[in-house]
Amino acid sequence: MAGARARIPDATVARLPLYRRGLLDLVTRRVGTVSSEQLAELAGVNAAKVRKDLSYLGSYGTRGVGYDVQFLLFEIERKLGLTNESPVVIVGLGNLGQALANYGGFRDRGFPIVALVDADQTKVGQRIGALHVEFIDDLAVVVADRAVAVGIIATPAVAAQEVADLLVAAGVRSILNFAPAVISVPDDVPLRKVDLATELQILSFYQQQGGTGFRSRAS
Amino acid sequence: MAGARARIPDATVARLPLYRRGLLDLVTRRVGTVSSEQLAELAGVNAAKVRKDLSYLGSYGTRGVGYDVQFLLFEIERKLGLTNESPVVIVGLGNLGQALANYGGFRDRGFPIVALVDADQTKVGQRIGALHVEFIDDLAVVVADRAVAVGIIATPAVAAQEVADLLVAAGVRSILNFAPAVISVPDDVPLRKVDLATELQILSFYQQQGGTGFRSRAS
DNA sequence: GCCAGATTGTGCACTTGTGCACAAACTGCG
DNA sequence: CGCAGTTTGTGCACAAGTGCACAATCTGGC
Repeated sequence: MAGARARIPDATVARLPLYRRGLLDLVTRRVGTVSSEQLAELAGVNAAKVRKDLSYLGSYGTRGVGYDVQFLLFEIERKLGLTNESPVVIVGLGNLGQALANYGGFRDRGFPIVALVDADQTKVGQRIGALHVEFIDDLAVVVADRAVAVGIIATPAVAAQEVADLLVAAGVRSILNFAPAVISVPDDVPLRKVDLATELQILSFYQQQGGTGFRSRAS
Repeated sequence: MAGARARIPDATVARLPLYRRGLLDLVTRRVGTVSSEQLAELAGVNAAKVRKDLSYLGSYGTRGVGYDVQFLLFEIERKLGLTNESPVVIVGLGNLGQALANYGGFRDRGFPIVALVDADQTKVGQRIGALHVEFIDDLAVVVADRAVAVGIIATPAVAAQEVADLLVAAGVRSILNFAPAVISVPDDVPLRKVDLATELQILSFYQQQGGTGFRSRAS
C-alpha cells in the first residue's frame, strides 16, 4: 500500500533489468511463481535486496507464496518503459559500430536498430546486416522518419561531442556512448557510457590488489 | 602524509581510469601541470571529488600549483597495475567477439589480445585481425604459454558459466563478462560484467521518467 | 476455524559515497 | 621578507545503498 509513488533509487533501477532477465528465463521454463530467494539466485544478488527493490515498484508479491512471474515481469517492463519498442540509430561504423549493428541482442529486447549513420562517405551505402549506412547529414531526417528514440555513439573520441550534439538536435531522447570521451548533453536527455578499456583497468586494479575486497559492483 | 596505505574506495577505483584518460590527453598537449578543477572538467566529475580521490593515492599535488601531469599519470598507472601489459584472451567469436578482436582500443591501453578461442569447430582456424581462432580445448595451453591474464567472455548466455570455469581452471586472473548471464567465480578472481541491453533498459527508464533525476552514474 | 510453515515488506543500524567549506601550504612579486 | 593569490588536502555533515531481523500475512491441511 501507500508506496509505488516514491522515487525509485538509481541502484534499484540498475538492477531491474537483471530481475527482468531472470523472470524471462522463468517464463520460458513455465514457472508461475518465484520467491525472492530464487530470483536473487538468478540475478546474482541477495534476497533482501530483491524484496526491497521490488517493494519500490509496489506490493506485487504475496506473503507465504512469492511473486507471480508473469505479473511481476509485466510490472517491471512497464516501469522500465519497455511496453513499446525504442528504435535505435548507431552513429559510427568502425569495428565496434559494425559489431553492434550485427548484434542481435538489441532487437530481441525491444531495441531494434533502424538506422546506421557515418561521416565517412566511403562507408555510406555499404550494407551491414539488413541495413545500409547513411550519411551523417541525413541524421535529422532519419531520426524523424523512423521515430528513433535512442542514439548509440560508436565514433572515435574526438567526434563524440559533435555527434552527441547532432543527436540531441535531431530529437533523440537518450544516448549510449561507447566513445572513450566525456560528453555533455541537456539534462532531459539520459546519457550512459560504456568504456571497455576502463573496465579492464578496473579489473587490473583488483587483480593487483590480490583479488579480494570486491564483489559485484558492476555496470 | 600518513595516508597512501588505506584501502582505496571502489567508487574511486572506478574513476581512476577517467583521470588517466584526461592525463593522457594533457600529456599529448604538452601540459605539465593540472589543477583539480581542470582535471575534473576533463573527467566529467566535480573538483572536490578529484581531490579526494587523488588523496587516497597519496599526497601527489602541490598546494597553490596543482598536480604534475607526468608524475600523477605514473602513480595512477602504478596503482592500477598497468606498468606491465596484461595479455587478453577472447572466448566466443560471434559478432561481439569478432568486434572486440578487431577493436584497437585494448592494445593501445595495455591489454593486447593474444588469443581467440571458440567451441565451434567451423570457426577454428579462421583469421580475425592478426590472429587465428583456436579450439576451446586448447585454452589451458594457450593461457599458460602466452601468460594470459584476462579472459573476455563473449559467448551466448548458456555457455558463460562453463567458459568461466574453464578460464579460472586455466589460470586466468580476471574476467570480463559480456554474456547476459550471471556467473560465479572464486573470490580471488575479479569479475566485471558489461551488458549492452541492460544499459539500454536503464536509459529507457530515465527517459520515460522525463529524463530528470539522474546524472552520471555510469559503468 | 485454527495452526504450522512459508515468504513478503520494512524499520533500523550500519557502511559507503558525496560535496561543501576552510585551514594549510605553495608561488611570485615587490 | 612578507603578502596576495591560488590550489590542495581533509573534517564534517548529509545522502544513498545495504542487509539483518522480524512482524505481517498468506496457503494448505485437518
